Amino acid sequence: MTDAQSIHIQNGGSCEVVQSNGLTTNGHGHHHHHHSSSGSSSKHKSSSKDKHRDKDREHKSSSSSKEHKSSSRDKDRHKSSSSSSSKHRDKDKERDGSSNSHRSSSSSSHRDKDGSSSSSKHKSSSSSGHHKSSSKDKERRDKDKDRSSSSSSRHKSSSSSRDKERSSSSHKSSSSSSSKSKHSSSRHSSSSSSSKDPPSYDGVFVKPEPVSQSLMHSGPVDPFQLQQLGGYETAAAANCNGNGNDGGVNYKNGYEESIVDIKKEDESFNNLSQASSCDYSMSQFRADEPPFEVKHEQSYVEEDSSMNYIDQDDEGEEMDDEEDVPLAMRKRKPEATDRSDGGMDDDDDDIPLLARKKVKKEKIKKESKEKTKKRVKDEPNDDYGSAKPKKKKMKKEPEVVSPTKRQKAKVKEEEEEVWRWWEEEKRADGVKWSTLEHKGPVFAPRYERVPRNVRFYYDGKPMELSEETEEAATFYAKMLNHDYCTKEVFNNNFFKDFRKSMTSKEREIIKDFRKCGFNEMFNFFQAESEKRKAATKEEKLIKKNENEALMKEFGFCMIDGHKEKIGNFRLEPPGLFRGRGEHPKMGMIKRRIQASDVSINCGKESKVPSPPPGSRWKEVRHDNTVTWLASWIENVQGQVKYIMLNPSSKLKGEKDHIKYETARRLDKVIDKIRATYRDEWKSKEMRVRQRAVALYFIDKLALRAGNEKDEDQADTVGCCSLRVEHVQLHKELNGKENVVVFDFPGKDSIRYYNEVEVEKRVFKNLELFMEHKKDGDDLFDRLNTQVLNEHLKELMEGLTAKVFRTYNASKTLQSQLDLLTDPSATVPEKLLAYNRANRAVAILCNHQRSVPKSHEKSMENLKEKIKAKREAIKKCEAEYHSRDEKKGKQLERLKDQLKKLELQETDRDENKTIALGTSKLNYLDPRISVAWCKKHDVPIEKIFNKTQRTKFLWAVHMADENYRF
DNA sequence: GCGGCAACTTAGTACCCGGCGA
DNA sequence: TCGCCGGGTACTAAGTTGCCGC
Repeated sequence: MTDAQSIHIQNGGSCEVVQSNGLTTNGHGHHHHHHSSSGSSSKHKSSSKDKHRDKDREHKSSSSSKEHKSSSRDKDRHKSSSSSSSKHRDKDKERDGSSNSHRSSSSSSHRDKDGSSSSSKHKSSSSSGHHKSSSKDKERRDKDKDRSSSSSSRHKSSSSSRDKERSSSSHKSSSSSSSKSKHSSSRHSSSSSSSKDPPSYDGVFVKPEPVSQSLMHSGPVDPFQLQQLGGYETAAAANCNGNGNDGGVNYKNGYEESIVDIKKEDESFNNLSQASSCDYSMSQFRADEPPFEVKHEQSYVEEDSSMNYIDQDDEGEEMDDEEDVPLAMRKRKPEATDRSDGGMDDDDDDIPLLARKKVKKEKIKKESKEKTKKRVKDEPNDDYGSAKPKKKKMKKEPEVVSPTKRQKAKVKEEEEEVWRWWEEEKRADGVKWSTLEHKGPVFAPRYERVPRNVRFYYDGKPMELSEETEEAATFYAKMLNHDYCTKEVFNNNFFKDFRKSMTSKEREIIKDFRKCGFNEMFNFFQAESEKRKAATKEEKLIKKNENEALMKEFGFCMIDGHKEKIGNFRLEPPGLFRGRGEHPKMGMIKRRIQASDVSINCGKESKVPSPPPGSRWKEVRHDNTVTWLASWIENVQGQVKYIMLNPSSKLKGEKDHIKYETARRLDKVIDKIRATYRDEWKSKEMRVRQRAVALYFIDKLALRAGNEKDEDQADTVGCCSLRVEHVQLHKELNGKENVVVFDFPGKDSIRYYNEVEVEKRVFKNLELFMEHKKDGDDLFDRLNTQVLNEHLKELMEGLTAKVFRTYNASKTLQSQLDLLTDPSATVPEKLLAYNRANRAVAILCNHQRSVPKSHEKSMENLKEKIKAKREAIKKCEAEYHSRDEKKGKQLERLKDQLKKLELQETDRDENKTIALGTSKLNYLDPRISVAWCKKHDVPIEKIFNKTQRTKFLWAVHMADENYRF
């Protein structure tokens, strides 16, 4: 099966498919499984926080489990979850048994090894097991150096299980709590998994297909493109066939069918050249590309065909020169550092680069203490004004043509403000502005006490609270009907902070969260909200005007002589921290920001904004090398927050433009880069191989880089931070060979699930990387984002991991548009094509959204409308026997309308779980869209709303219809 | 050289508000 | 005119990356 195929499948990713693996595909199953795994508490986790999390997890799992039968594996994990740490080992064993089959099926021998050695492992772990990171590395080193003793990673068991826990919990959270509908609700298409039967979109948003270059092995072929070929072509047909229930089916089909055939997967490495028979014109690869010289010379020890595990093993050893050591040892636990290092010889290289353990809490504390110490930069602003570029302002806005006069007037109005910075020369020196003046941020409104008859209850009795305590109580009360309030971590964190805000007397009384009654307050806020909604027009107008006045005064700044919109001119109001996924800090109180917390940045010559009467800013600086206007340190995570400009501003737009130009430069060298990393899969150095495989994933699957994270953040991962538990290897799966199943919580704890057919060499490398590792161990233990980005910088100036996402997204849009747009189609049809191209990107980037609550209903409505329209047509047709021209026209009109409705239906359903906005806003070179509109006579307003048009004004002006990414 | 901070981009969700149909 | 729906916007969390100072 081809990659393309696999893509589809994934997209549709039906539960069945997964189940066939032994995994439940649906979101619940997923949680479940993670869940249970989490149960195995490692020794590390003794903190109450962890305990809470565990509890939380358990809780969740039980609630979510009803929906799906968990697979046997799930069950195993589940079981284990309840076990105490002492059972943990058994659990591990169990898991090894049950899950190994998922994992590299071909490497059973390793598994066995693992299993057999596990006991000894554990033993050793008792001495050093706590120090996960170091021991991990050491183990690996040992392993590498001492191949024969192979049972390296066992010590890690404790740490790894802990990691596992974390990961599982986050998964769970993503599906069960925050993103409820996302992973669940799936309608499982019948799917039995044939590749042709991708899972439906619904519900389980299975990660979209890897839209990328699966064909790498076949030489210069862009898998991406290939996969996309045919994209939605057959969608229309699919629509007709698609079973009505399963909206996803249509999409699937559309995607699948055409794509599937396009690439013939050519598995053997030996056949690389053959595969290159692909149509290069559609590919990112160029046939005439000169070979890229591989940076590190080396005789490849192994030949493609000869590469087998044992060989690799050997190689691995051989490879182990000093540098070839796991960076990894990511300390997930602070204690890890004290591990005693047994026999491990500490090569310098063996120092875990990644083992950066930040103890943020301390940081935060320190922060507040050192506030005063903050640098007060007084920028040498001698050059203010000197570097000021010439500006041509206010030219007429040609592109945004609106049909109505009113709109035209509006456009003109907007235009007046336009600063055509893209026609000016760029400043090269890192100076962001010459003059900057603004009014400072808007503070959150003061707390107003609730009416006296709205009371807090404790132990069933009303209780008067001090103002601060009451305010904290209202934070919680306002969220009482939110999912968050069902989470133990949230409640515990809140209660801890709630008590901090109390007077000693109150603290004396209020000791049990369960006895707190917020209902009256909750009802009050509900009523207030109703009242607001029910306000009269006049009242609403007054409010609106007030808002506008505020916006007028504080919402803009003057920068280099131009008025620019500020993005967020209001300081974040106090409230409860809503971390996503299983965030250990969710529920903590975000405190109110005072002027004394806020740093102001403005031009030296400008008027300094005035703080509220009686207060002072924390600091006023004049730093023209940064773009922010105000900043403060948020108390929950200790991060700096900023007030910056709106995306329509020059500063943002210029950056955006540069970003896409960098991506376009990548296009010029991508073939070489791909050739290089493919070569590096054979490297003698483990470090290099890992880097190459990781880069392959980043390129092929548009994975994020994957920085290390702290203990006090949700456990999410990206490419470099993937752990063994996040991938499963299948020699064969659903008719595909060398399949890697990715299943991990990504950014925002959004689940990434993808079954990807990879090249054999990648597959074997992965087996090697995973050898002797536990679930919680790092897959790429010799790699981190810094290392990767440093390498990338050598390949191309300005290249970083995230450029690949931008590049592949834009490239996909371009190719999909080429493919899907029928020049003779109507505008609505073209729009569907555009949305589908956009959707392909969103799928690639895994941009999900929860199914809108109203989705089902709105689909029903739409169906009703369609039905009605069909009837009208029928009726009209019946009356149309005479050659009545009028009737004929009416009939035509009706048919048109029907078609529109049907297109709308398809579009909406396909979009159910996919968020198009994110990619449109952040990854797609807007010039592609602009050019497409110009070329196909589609009004730009049809694809960019007003905000987007403002943000991309530069692109509207820059691109003509011939623009190519 | 590495750890941590700072700066900035990317992300999903909550909610507002305007338009449209009944 | 009213109520609903859905797009758009506001909000802020969560990423990535660069760089500085120890």
